[in-house]
Amino acid sequence: MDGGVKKTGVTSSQVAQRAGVSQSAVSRSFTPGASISPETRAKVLAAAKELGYRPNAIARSLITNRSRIVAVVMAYLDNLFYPDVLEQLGRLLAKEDYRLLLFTGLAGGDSDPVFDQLMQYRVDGIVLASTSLSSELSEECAAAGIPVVLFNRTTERDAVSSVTTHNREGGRRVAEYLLAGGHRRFGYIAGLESSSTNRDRLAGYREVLGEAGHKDILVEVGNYDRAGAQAAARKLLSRPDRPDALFVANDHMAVAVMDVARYELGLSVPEDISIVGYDDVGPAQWDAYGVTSMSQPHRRMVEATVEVLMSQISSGEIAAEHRVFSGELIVRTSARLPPSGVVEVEGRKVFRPER
Amino acid sequence: MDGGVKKTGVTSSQVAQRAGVSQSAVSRSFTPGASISPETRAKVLAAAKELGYRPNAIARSLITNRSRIVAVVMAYLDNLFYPDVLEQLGRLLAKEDYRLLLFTGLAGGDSDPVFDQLMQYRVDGIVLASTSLSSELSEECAAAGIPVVLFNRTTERDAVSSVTTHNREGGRRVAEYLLAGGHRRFGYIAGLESSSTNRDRLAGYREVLGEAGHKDILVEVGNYDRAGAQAAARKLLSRPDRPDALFVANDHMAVAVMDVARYELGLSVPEDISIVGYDDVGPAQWDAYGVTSMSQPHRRMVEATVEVLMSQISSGEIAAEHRVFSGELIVRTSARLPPSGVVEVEGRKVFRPER
DNA sequence: CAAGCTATTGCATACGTATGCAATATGCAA
DNA sequence: TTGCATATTGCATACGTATGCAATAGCTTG
Repeated sequence: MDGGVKKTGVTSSQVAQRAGVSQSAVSRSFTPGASISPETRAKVLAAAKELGYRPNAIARSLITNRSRIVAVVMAYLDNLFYPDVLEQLGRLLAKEDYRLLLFTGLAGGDSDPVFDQLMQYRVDGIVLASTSLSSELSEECAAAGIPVVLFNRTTERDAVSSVTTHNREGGRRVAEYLLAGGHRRFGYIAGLESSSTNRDRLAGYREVLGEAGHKDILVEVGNYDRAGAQAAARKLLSRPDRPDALFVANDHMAVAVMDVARYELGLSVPEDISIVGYDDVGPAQWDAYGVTSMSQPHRRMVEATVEVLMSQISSGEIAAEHRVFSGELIVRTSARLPPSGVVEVEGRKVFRPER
Repeated sequence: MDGGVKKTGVTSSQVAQRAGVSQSAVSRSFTPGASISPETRAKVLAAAKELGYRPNAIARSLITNRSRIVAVVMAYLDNLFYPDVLEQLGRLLAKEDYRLLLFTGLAGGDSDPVFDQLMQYRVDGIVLASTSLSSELSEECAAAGIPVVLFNRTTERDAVSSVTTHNREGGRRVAEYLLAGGHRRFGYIAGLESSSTNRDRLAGYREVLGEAGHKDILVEVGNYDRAGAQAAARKLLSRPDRPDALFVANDHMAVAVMDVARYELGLSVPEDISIVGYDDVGPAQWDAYGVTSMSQPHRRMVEATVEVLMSQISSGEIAAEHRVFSGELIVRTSARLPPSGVVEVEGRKVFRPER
């Protein structure tokens, strides 16, 4: 056992003694903007360095009533969209000097234990990017006076802040694209039926198709899950009246669907069937898939999330704020090209129909 | 600065008053195994429920000197292997009643700020699954008396606990497979050259190939990064003496390499070139890629990680412990099949050469 | 030179909980 | 009945920090 420092944390009082000042002086030396002379501060910092002192954030939280911790609830991470979001959340929160307490891999539906944790650790804010338990949890937290931001989803009553994209518009755009491509039979593979995101995308899709006289859309549910999406795809694509245009509620499912179409059913994409996804996330961009997809500007969405959170934390106001972004329909190879409307913007092909 | 609204914050004293008991009694009611009569406890719990009381974990940490928080450092999440690990870590830690403080998306190389955070929050344990800053960080933490587990990597001196697989063995197995498949020219796309994982895999690969008389292996560095891997692949695969067998240090890079081979260079896999990856992670298993890959049993690796951590936390002993697991070479379609040695185990084809 | 002001410092206390210790209540045996 | 062991309970304090308040030092202004 060489001189390894034991679990005995160095305290501000020890530093104070060493530096020949009061504990208050030590505290003030580590508090930006506090009243402390440069000389005293220098003495304190020197002593602190010698002893390896770091302020105890736990004790600090107790007195300031601020933990500088933001909780992020993200039920599953197998859709790369979420790890992407998580990584940038970590980056931006760190920049604001906040820590990220992650709740993931939780047993479905059971929101109470999570809520307990959040309350017990007195987190300063919460990002809910998970799916099922959002509505219950968000109401509880908002009621407890903790700022909450729903990421990529909303609740019925707009009582809780949210950051989303125009999902209904997105659904409409996809329909327009597929119509322009001359497709005839339309299908949809849903995410979680209960999720706002899914409902809005489908609603927009239905609207435009309905206006064009296509009322009978084949719908199967994939639950935002790879296996679920594949099961849905098998059902939908083995029908005699198989659709020639398929909108899949997100890219994570879209690539799964493409695998089924190509390798299980021997279909060609997009010759036999056009597939459009949502999110414009990692694998969708890979050459093996090349998914035509509605993008969600997740960088800006995360920025907005942190902005809203920080503003609510510092103001104490938790009036609900809703930030809604717009995406683009990124054109790749998984769906037949329409004769017009595809333009090149910043090196990417996007669909912008002339009205 | 911030005229914030005070949070509710029900305290144990308030509950005590309501229940007509002392604060101590409240505390004991929430401490398993404490000395408290069933009647008193019932009264307390009733009062607590009425007031919506939850013990303040911050205050509790201050006195118990245990935060029940484990820090996880994971620099990047775009390789799905890590989100998978993260999700299960979250699950298992929750089961042990620990919280997960995530450090991700950090600016490269700069380990000091992270270390500061860890110390300030008095985390009870640390999982380092990140890459570059592991060695420096781990030494510092171990020196500070905090249990550390390196996940999927080790350091030079074995002073810090680790959970890994037999990477050298894995590299050997890959070489055996490719040799058995009758390949002639061998290449390797490296991860981070400094990482132990990468070095060991390459070493094993080299050993076996060397024994078979193949000394000149073409190596390019991909840095565990998609873009890097693709650049490396372009270099390696446009050479006139292009290899017909390529070992890529992980699946995340392997699928990127396959995209380059197929869609940029027009090569057929495995007819023109065989590709073998490592990890057996998500996309590698998808039909569009079907990567033949050395698996890492990440479920069991995460279990072991949590076990080691819990044991070190509860015992106070931080003697380094090294858990090493074995994987299988999962046979799919990205590499030519050898005439023998491929057997079916639990529904999966694996390579087990007869010796 | 005096008076007044500002900058700096230390003292004392508070944050919400856990826990050693002493005090009390309860139960049992004699 | 008494005495003793045990189960509960409350009191007081400690954890490590931040901060209002009063005291002091240093400086400016007249």
